[in-house]
Amino acid sequence: MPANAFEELQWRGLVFDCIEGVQNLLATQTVTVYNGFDVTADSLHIGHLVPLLALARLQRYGHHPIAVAGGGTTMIGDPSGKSSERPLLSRQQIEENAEAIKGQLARFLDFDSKTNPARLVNNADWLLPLNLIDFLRDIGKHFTVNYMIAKDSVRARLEREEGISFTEFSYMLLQSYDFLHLYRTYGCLLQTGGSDQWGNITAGVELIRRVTGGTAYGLVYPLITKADGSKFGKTESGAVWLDPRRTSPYRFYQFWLNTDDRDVIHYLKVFTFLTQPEIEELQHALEEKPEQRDAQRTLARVMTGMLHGETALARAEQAAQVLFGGAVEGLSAAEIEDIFADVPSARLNKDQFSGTGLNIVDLLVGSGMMKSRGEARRAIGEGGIYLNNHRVAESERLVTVNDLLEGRFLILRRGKKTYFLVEVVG
RNA sequence: GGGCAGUUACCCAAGUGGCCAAAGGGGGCUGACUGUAAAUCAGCUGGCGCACGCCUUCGGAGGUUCGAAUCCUUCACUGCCCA
Repeated sequence: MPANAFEELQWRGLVFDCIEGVQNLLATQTVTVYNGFDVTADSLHIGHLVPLLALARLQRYGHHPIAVAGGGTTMIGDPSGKSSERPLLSRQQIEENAEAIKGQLARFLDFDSKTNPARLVNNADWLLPLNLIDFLRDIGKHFTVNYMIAKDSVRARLEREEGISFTEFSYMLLQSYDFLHLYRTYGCLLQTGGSDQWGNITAGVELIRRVTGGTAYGLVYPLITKADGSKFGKTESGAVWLDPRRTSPYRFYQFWLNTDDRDVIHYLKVFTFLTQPEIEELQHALEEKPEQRDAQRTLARVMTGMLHGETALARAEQAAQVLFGGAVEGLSAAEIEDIFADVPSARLNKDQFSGTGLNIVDLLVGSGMMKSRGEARRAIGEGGIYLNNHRVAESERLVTVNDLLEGRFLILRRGKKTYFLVEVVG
């Protein structure tokens, strides 16, 4: 184990940039550190795991973490990293999101520690009561517009057609105020965040210096990249969420399992608590026998277990084994239900399959797996549709009761990986 | 308040009266190869019947015309300049 938190973050490739003195700070004293999380949705996604897990890492080295749910700042909207203005969320929506996200944040931090328990706060508590005139006098006066428009997040938007609203322009003042508030209330000395937060963090450091004369620090994590240049954390069906209702444990497991060879070691460092020797071993395995995908398998296993628990992990692994082993036909009804618990599904009435049966195209559309008949027909033409793991050759294929597995299931598949279960009832 | 420019499919972006369901690029999907990888190659990418057909779409509404994404009016929004 590295000697201190800074070294820990460093070997994991998590230090993108930091303010002079952070290394010494983390090595020589225990500090209170905070990281803010937007509450623009009712769940965090895997991108948020980088700063969240880093907070947990810092806690393991004795530092005091504060996770801040941005119930106040999300009312305004952070322009950082955004190329266009965001619509405002309703107050009620934000409150609901904040509650949901607080629950997720809490799962990764230790609140029972005797020495350095984590704290979880919502910046709505101190931002909402602010009075405009006081704020402009007490906080606004410390910033020049010149300083503010020099920030990347603002400048990028000034150069664009759409521009930036005064609302979002003001955002950095609020986040700066957060830092000042936490500095005063908890003696918080360090703010962390993604690299796009650098401007907001340094603004806070600046505010603390001007208002209190004190020194605060910032550290930012790199943006997680993918070797093929596409955006990390996205799949066909959108972001990979922590909430199992949005991203099932099965999909979550599959997401990590599908990691590119070139990225997997990096992800093990960033997203898991595996030690340096453990990761090095996996790196050797990757070089020797890439087709075994030990590194990917470990990553998927550790991540799914950490987030969704052992039971969900076991189920995801079993499902993967069966679905990609191809042995669908010998399964019992109970096994099918279990394996497909996380896979999208639909129920259809049995009548439709009696007699000559139901056309495959109607089945694909009727079940909700495909949006339109044209799309379904096209997919079949491309050879991309499978019924019970057998490729469907022509779009006139009729599906009858004889096709039902265990008398009530149909397993549809699109391409190699996208499964859909139809349960026939009645 | 005035002037100018703009609003095209998931995104960017061509198209300035019929040959436009709409070029091109990106993204996405599928297939081949493979390791449920990468790279590469190929096909597909508005809806309905699928065959040459029909329907809906080019910011909203209305109009001109045999015929409009393309012209006119008006409204909305965005940007730039002026006040």
